Amino acid sequence: MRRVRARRGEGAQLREELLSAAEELLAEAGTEEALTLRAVAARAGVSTPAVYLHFADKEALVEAVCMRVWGELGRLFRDNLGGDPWPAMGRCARAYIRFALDHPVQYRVLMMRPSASPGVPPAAAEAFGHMVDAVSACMETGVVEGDPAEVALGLWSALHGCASLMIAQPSFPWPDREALIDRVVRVAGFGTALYSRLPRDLPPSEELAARFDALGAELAAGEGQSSP
Amino acid sequence: MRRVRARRGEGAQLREELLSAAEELLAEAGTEEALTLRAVAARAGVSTPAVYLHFADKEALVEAVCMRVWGELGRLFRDNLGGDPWPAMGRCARAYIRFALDHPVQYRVLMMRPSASPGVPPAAAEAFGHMVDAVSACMETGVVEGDPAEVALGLWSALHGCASLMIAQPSFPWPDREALIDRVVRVAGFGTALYSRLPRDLPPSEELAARFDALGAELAAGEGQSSP
DNA sequence: ACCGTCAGGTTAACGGTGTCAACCTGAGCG
DNA sequence: CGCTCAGGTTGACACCGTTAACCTGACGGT
Repeated sequence: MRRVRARRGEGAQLREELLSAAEELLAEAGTEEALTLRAVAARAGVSTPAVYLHFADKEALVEAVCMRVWGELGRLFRDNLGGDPWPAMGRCARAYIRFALDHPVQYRVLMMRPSASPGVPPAAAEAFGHMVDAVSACMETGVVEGDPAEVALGLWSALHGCASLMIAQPSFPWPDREALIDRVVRVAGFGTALYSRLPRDLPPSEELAARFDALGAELAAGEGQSSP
Repeated sequence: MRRVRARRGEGAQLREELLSAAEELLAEAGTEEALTLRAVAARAGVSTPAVYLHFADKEALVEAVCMRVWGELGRLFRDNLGGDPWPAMGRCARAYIRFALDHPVQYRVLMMRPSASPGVPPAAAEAFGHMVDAVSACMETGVVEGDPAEVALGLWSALHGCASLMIAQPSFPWPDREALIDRVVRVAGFGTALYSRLPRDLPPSEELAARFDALGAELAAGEGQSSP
């Protein structure tokens, strides 16, 4: 059980082992309460205070775990970019929600924890940058307008809302998971596309409904394969 | 400091005092870590294990606090219902986000905590029911279609995503708060209105952009006062 | 070949937490 | 008056994050 002491100059390798141990604990226990300094150290085969050789406190360890998760999310986005922009954004969005639902504990500590250190961490900025890229690409085709960062934040909000609500309140009357993902992605996309085009003061409800009906009917006439 | 012992048959009044103490602690400290059984008991002028006379464990106390918050949210919805449905839904949505941002700690323990007990708590169901009502009213005017509960869940997801992201990740490049609220509410509304009207397979991006442009131009011609 | 240094840990302890078993106490009844 | 039992209190336990003090053995210098 006891880990063999690292050789000189290789002390930093314990840091990685601690992080891996922490991720394993999270994944296995399914609760962040299982993420104890004592448990992490024990799993790494090391005494508890040894954690403090590489992390200032527990918060620093958790934040390091979060950076790893941000890295995974960023990689996920990068792999889904490319090709026709509108479907690419759809793929990114779907991948995001699926990641969140497949790794609920990691996602929870990532997003639902009061960020102690101020400023956007680099790994998070990179992941967010990829999402901004996806949105920017959509703008070049003309289907979405506005400030890319702002639109990306709005889309992120929608995705995060769906994912985190499903994770935190599983007992709500959720519809089928894939259907909901589909719905959220399309609602966010359509809404964003329309937002910048509509005037600030809208016509009364009946008028509005009629216009939406007209657009729907018109679009139903032509068919294609671009499905965000 | 010491609370006078309750008279016979009025032991339940300590329960309310404990809940109030817990809410005060949460609001004053601004961190859920301040919600300690010892601190709650001390503020209520009572010894720590006295909490166990009314709550099975700490989790039960926290859940009871959540029920109070759900109640406030439900009341907020109820007060904003009525009148023209589309603007009413907008008011509800704005009130929701403002409540979340004005009570970040309470909102965090409400929504970002793994719900221990299974099933939807009654207070939550009531609050959600009000939102379903708002959506249903919008459907009767014809501006939104689909299953009311499902649409309400989608709207809730959007609101929650915006609120919780702003709370949990304040260091992101957020735009002006009111502008963002406005954006999210309208995006969710427009997106939902369009979702059920558009075919599953969409035309290519340029075609899509042209149609959206046309709708925007057409709506810009008429002006009204209905602004969700 | 020896030795001192210091990176890479360990042991022991402290204060704070949730929780439980055991004990107390005094208001209200007969 | 005396009994009872609702409404608490005391004391203790295991576990948590965190710190100070100590150990140890691989390496560079001689």
